[in-house]
Amino acid sequence: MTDTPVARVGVGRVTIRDVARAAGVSVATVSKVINGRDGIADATSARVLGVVAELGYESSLVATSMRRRRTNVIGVLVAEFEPFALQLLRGASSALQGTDYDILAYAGSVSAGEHTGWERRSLSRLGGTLIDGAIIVTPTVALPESSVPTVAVDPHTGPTGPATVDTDNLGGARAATEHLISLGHRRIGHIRGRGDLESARLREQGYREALAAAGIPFDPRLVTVGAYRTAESTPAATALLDLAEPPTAVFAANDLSAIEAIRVATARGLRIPQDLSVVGFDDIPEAVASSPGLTTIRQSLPEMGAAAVRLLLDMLGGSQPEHIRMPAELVLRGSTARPKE
Amino acid sequence: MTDTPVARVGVGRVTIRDVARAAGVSVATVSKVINGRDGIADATSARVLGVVAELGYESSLVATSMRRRRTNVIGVLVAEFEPFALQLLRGASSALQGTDYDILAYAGSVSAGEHTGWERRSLSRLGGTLIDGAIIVTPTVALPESSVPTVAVDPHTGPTGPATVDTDNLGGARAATEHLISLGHRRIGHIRGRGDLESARLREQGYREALAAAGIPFDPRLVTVGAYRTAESTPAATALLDLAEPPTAVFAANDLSAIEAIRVATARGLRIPQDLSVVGFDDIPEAVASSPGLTTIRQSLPEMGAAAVRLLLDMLGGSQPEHIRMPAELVLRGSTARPKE
DNA sequence: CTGAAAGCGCTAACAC
DNA sequence: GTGTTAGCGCTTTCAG
Repeated sequence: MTDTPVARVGVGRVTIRDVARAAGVSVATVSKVINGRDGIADATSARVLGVVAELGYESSLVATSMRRRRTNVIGVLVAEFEPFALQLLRGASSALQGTDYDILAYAGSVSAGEHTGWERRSLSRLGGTLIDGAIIVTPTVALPESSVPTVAVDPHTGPTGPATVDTDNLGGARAATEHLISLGHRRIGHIRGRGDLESARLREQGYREALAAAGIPFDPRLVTVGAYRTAESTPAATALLDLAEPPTAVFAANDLSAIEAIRVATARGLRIPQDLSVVGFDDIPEAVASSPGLTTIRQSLPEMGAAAVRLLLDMLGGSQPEHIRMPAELVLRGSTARPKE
Repeated sequence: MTDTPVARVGVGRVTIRDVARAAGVSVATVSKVINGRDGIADATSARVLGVVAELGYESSLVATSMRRRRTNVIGVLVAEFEPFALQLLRGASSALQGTDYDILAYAGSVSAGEHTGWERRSLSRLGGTLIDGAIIVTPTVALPESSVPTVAVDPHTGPTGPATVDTDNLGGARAATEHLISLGHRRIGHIRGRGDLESARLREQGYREALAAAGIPFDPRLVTVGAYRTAESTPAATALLDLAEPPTAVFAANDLSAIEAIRVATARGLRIPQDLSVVGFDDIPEAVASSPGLTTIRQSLPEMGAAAVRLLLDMLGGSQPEHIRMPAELVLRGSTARPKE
């Protein structure tokens, strides 16, 4: 304290060695003080703490996690930060309040550009070191035997193997399609989700089942792929509307696709819902903001995120993996109506 | 390949040593192959790559970043994952598409519970090791001399020192209050933002200036603190409505507070906007979903996030820090009307 | 072309 | 009570 510290903040990080030097003790002693290990003289402890405060030292998460087993951070691994993942994140974050875990979210395929395999990559890169447990959002692949407890949200595999939280995709899709049918639509298009995802398969299956139950023949030309993303949904919606006999209603596999379909249709001069009815899936915040408001299938994303956190926390505490299925229900807003003719 | 690998996936991470052993080469060689360093025989390289694929090896982000200078990861540091931060994150994430950076978001005060100082803590814990640059959302404190380039969004300090992206808080708040005044309100409450934030101060100042310009005396009882959070806004709104002479309109410092004020008022049997007009600030997706839709001041959060990323990328490329100010504009929805009497 | 050795910042045994 | 040592997984000189 009287000794002017040699290393001042400014350039580079303040490391534990800077603290040790300034306090005139060994690195190990500083470590013990910081981590509250006992067997340190009060005077020493006070002095070290003083230097820590003065230098503004914080231990590096990276270095700490290399050495320790636990980091007390749980990771949410996503492909990119789109609304679906963000809502989940929100629920996960609030479920973690009051626990002693911090939360970190990692978007693994932003730079990679590739869609496939990011889950394994992210899990390998972060698991076992940076994070104590992981929540993976919409994995494409079966989860690898992972070094850390993992729960998958909306998984490819369906509820087998590792812990999962998913939605009643089949029932929701059926409800969406039945709603359209009950309005009187017979020519109903479907903008499919991402090819490799189980949820996309189930939502299409629900669509088909509802059609079949109503005695409406399935027409493959009425199904295009939006891959759950806005960019891919533009051509998907365009293709549907370009059909010689275009659909009077569209069930989109998620809200992002549905909102894009509305945009495309509106740009072509179609009125929603008079000329085209659109139903989405998810009920993201943007759904109610679209105009007209989007009729959709609600899955409570924050609740799913919170459920995933609770599951993970249990597993971290030694419990067995479980499977949780959340309900999906129709929310009526303004984007659906009876067909014109 | 003919040699049966000893260590199989399963338990623990696959490390570079497992790969080295299975491929019959040294750890150093594996590292070179993975990082594309030259001076490796094609045959060796191919063999190593084969083992890597077979074992599903990915280098640990943590270990790599300890040794290397760059990680190609940029960090978004937030207090918690609430809607404001999430929207920013969304913009940041999409602005990063196509670059070779990945993005990681860290919520630093989830476990800490403490509100203050998380920025410095997070920055110290991640900067210099895990991330190449940081975007900090709403810092309480002046940024420390940081080891990595940093841009602050909605900073305490206002546009001085480090790079910042902020909103025209003063102008927006004035516009919100003027709107209420132009409707005929004279008794206008304000739910203030978090005490230590510059944005909260500026929004209150805008409120006061608008009042003064209209010749309406400032009444301190009409200002309560919601701290930008739902939980704190409940008592703040309640206190306002409990006043002997309650306000006929409220300008809340952010949408979360405004929405909570609407909830509290509605629960008391007040009708919005007939009995109470409410204006928010931010225009988060939830604003349009509230009923009635929330009249608010829009700041485009995704655009701010994207601007922050561009700034940071420039700085990583050697540019000087800059200050960007985004516009804030009034969005009329259903939560405001003329006062009754 | 390949491997041995050092070291990033930190913690955990084990000495002193 | 405190310091020394080893080592987490990886990259990087520098020898061979």
